[in-house]
Amino acid sequence: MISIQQLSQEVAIGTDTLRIWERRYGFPVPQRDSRGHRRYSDQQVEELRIVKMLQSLGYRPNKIFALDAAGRKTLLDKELDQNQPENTALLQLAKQLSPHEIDRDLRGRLEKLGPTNFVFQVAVPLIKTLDRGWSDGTISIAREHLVSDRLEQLLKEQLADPEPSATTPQLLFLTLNGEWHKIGLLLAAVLFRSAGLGCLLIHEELPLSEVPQLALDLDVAAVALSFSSHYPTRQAKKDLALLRNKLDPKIRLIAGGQAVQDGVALQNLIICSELEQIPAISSKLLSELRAQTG
Amino acid sequence: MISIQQLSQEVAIGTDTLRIWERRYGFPVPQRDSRGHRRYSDQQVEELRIVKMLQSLGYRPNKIFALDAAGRKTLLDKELDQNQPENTALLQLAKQLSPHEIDRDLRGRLEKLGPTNFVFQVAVPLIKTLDRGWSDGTISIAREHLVSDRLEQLLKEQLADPEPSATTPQLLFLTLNGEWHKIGLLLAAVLFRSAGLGCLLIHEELPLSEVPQLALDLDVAAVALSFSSHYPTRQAKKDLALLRNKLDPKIRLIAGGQAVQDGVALQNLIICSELEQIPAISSKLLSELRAQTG
DNA sequence: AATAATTATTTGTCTAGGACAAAATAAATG
DNA sequence: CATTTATTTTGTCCTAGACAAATAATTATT
Repeated sequence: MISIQQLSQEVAIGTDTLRIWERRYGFPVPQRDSRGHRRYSDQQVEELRIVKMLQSLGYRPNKIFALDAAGRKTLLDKELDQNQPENTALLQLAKQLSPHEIDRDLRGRLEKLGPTNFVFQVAVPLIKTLDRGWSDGTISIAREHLVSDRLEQLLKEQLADPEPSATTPQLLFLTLNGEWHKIGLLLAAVLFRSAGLGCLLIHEELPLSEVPQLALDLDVAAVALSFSSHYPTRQAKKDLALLRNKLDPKIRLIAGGQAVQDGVALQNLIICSELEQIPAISSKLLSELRAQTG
Repeated sequence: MISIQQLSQEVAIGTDTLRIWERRYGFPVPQRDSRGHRRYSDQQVEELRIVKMLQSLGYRPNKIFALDAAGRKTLLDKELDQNQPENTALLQLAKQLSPHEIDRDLRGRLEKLGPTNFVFQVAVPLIKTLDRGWSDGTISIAREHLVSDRLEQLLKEQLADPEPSATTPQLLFLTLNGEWHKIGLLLAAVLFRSAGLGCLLIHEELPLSEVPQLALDLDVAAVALSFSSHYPTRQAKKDLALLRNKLDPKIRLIAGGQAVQDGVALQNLIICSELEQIPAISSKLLSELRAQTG
């Protein structure tokens, strides 16, 4: 039995939102403690996780809450299962291997495939496998975090790696204030890195106002930002316009994530709504930058 | 000009708390937009950061808000400056070096000093330097994140490193739900690691209820948790008692952080309120475990 | 005088129900 | 069929009050 705030942190839904859902849709209706404070059960946590995933798949609350718990579960299973061909080796990795074995396995695959193929053929499917496994109850949260932590660590090492060469153009990857959209940005950085661009990733959030100065100090060729689906479109547009304005025109600006899928057109801005576009974008960018310098 | 929620995220103070501080202490009093919603200035963000640091130094709101902005600044400077002897090399690293240079410098020091000395002579002082530099305005937030990200990455690599040996006892380091107390736990893990214990760190938050099963699956010899100062003492006590109960008695339980400094005595629980205690604790633990197995 | 137990103050989190703009959908227009 | 305009949906913010947990201050006890 947990408080509304604990619940809010676990499922990443604001307390105001939780209360108004209860008022409007009748879910989740918690028990009350002696003071009249809300107390949520483990089961409600689980059901809310399903709601959250459906939401991130594009369903809106009125659709979601029109269904009952079983209906939501069914719908989510359907959504996750449609891209079926499950890689059994990855499934085993996700479910059973020990941390060291996971490390060894992933490193082996990375070496064999190279970073780009690793991202598309291992990292992305693995993340999907984890989601699916969590959804059908075959993978615990702890296990999911364990595996994704190993993956994250491995990918970060790829960025640090060698090549402090002075001639390679450097890109700066940032998480803006209010974002926690870590893994997508990391995958993007690895892809750019494997195209031959130097990538510097700052995972902790920082204020927009400091970005231009930082970009200048680090002498980077481009700044990349990722906006999650929760980021208000209007705000994303405003942020990007402001940043584009403050930033040296020679520094490219790259925006990714669901919040900028369309509409956000801006002079001198590279939009990148899908990971799949990155190989093309990065090679083009690299040749442009090379031409510029040389 | 930012909203109350954005402010809340930037300074890590809940919206409720911000509103009630305004009501009770008259700070921060924001401007209002056309709807009557609060809008905070950059300066207020900065002043709140100072408040937050004073709070984490043990000052309570009534003392803090009895002072004006200048008084708070003075007090904070005094607090941070009393441990004076500033390492100029570290200061330069924090302020000026490029990411690659930081990496090289830190790696060099790590190699020379070994992990334990590195933690006490480099990592801890560096973190203090960053705090101080931020406080007196000579280090930007961006710079602080940049440097601490490099440090974090380097330390994490130390944990992964070699030795998947079957005979080494493994410890599991966890962040509980509602915690984001990353760096302290990481430093602790590195210290245990350098004593010869295998350390597995899961940075993402996970529910308490899943810990026992995870510990069993991974076959670890101990579980280590860190509670930040914000964690309610009562809750920490409850959590620890519950976990101790559910956990196999043979698995040790280690608790650290400001929230468990005293009082939280429990059978079969190792309390560790200061990093300095870890070398002693870890070597004792290791010999116990070796005796047990061998 | 030092320690333990009480009482008072401080502090953060919670409650309720109302309001409203931004986003998404439906409807109406060219 | 593409745009514009109305309508619904949705999340965030508002006020003001309540109360327990944590801390400080006071009193009682050894």
